[in-house]
Amino acid sequence: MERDSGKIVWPEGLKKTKPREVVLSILEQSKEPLTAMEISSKIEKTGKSVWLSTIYRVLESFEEKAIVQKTTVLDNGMAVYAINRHEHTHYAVCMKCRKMVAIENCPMQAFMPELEGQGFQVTGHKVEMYGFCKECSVQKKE
Amino acid sequence: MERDSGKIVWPEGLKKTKPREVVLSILEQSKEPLTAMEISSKIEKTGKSVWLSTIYRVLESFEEKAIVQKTTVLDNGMAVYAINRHEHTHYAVCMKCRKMVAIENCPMQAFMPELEGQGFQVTGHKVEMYGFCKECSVQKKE
DNA sequence: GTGCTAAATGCTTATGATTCCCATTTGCAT
DNA sequence: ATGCAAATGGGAATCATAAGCATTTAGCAC
Repeated sequence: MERDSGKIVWPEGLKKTKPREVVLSILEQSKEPLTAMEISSKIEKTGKSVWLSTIYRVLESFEEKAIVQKTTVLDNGMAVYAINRHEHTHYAVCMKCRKMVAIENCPMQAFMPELEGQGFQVTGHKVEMYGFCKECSVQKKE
Repeated sequence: MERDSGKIVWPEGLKKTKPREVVLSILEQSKEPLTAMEISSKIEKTGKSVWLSTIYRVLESFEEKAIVQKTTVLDNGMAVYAINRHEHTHYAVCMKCRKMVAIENCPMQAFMPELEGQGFQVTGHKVEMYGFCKECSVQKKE
């Protein structure tokens, strides 16, 4: 059950290097957005080694080319990165286990007209819900 | 044209100290959410002096008592704080001048049923739009 | 394949927001 | 007024992220 028919197209102007390929493959395999450090430890597990500063640089270049999306999670302010699947996904974040659950649709378009009426030109948006996921919400009741 | 009929009620369990009163008054007077450092420099201008570490502590205690709301802005990951006016406000952030424009309504309720159907218990959410405010959007065209 | 050059990486060190620590001070209940 | 828990000043520590620089590598022309 492939989630995406087409592979990510390597963007123009970016050399195809080992660090970049490794980071991309980690992100492609992950269902959830990852922090730079999570990416780093996943790389370590494969026996390879890429320095953190390189990971940050790689992620930055990927973000510029719009093949990954950067988001900052609220309570700790850390940045997470996910492959841009052009599916316009938002997440619900569990306050206990930090799991991120994807939200399917996006009603944000409803906001645009109001803002653009005020002269604000909208170029992007971000939505995050938080609370407790199914598992943690059960635990809480015990 | 008072925005709120009732003053903020001082929360139980918090001593009424000078730093806390100053920070609260700054936040009450501000239409926009402020960073800790912005609060600090506004305090300096009044001739008073409160240390940054104290401001952070004050803000943390206010957040726990739910009289201020903390939000992390996307592109730089800095935290901003605003009085909780219980009006459920979201903001549009200008990418150029950093101004934050309030968004009036919130269509987020539309999301809740979907998530709660999946067993996710929603306790809060955050919405942020980015783009260019009226002034900056004009400048861009020049 | 060889050589070239700009771009990318390894590795280290800096930065900048936020937090922690602890001795001293202050609010407030009795 | 007294006592004590809570709060603050002052500074140093933390932690994610960025910057610096010498070395290596990808990708191109030949």
